[in-house]
Amino acid sequence: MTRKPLVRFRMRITTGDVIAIGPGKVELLEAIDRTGSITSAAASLGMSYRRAWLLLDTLNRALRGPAVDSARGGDQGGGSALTDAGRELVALYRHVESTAASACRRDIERLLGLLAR
Amino acid sequence: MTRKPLVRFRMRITTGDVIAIGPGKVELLEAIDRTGSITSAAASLGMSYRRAWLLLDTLNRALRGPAVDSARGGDQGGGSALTDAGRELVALYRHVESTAASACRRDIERLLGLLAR
DNA sequence: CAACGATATGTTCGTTCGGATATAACGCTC
DNA sequence: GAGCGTTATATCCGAACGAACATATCGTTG
Repeated sequence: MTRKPLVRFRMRITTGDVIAIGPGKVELLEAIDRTGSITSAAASLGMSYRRAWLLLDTLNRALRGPAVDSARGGDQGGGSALTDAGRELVALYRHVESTAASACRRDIERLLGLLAR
Repeated sequence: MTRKPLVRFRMRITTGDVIAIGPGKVELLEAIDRTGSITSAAASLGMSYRRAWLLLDTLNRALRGPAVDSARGGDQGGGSALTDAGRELVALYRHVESTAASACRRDIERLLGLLAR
């Protein structure tokens, strides 16, 4: 079986030494949008709750306004949802990814040709 | 003074769990091309020789052929230089970066607008 | 008010990563 | 052959990272 090289653009935006926006946080936001809570989003990504929470904390503080609205309480009392800014962030990020990938398709194929099979 | 968010595309190519090609390795290759040795390339990047060597080792084994030609010996006896494959890799990588950046300029500006100043 | 489930936060521990250091082998110059 | 500078490699140690676990707190439901 040949190893299959995975190619992807990973865009990061840095403020000082902190990674404000990156692929991990975007994926987490999408999972929260799907599941409605940090807990189940983290579980669905195989990530600890603590790690998810720290990522969100970093993100929310790097933005003008939070990307996620969170409320405590169980039995439908609490949970988390994306804000408008959060949704815009995800959309922009994914759009950049696909735009970049299609603009560079040929070069990427040549790069893959350099790799061992 | 406002924090200046640094934006850049970071493309990585992965074979299995190993990062074969990434921004760090490309930067190192460029430094070797400039300086003619792993030692001075690492120093110019503020990187330990060990780290540089490990990066090159990983890279060379992930490619069909090595990206760097190395020879032992001092007093002009040894040193390292990029192979044709190495030079092609750097050129492709940088071209992809600039292509992607210019194709996504508008989206990136909108992304930056979401960040705290 | 009791139970449940979610956020919020601290602590502990193992793993990984990289820096620092040491050493060997080697090739050119003088 | 001595000296220098380079590649190549091993070992040790500290920092950073993330998982696991433990609580505390809160809001809704019944």
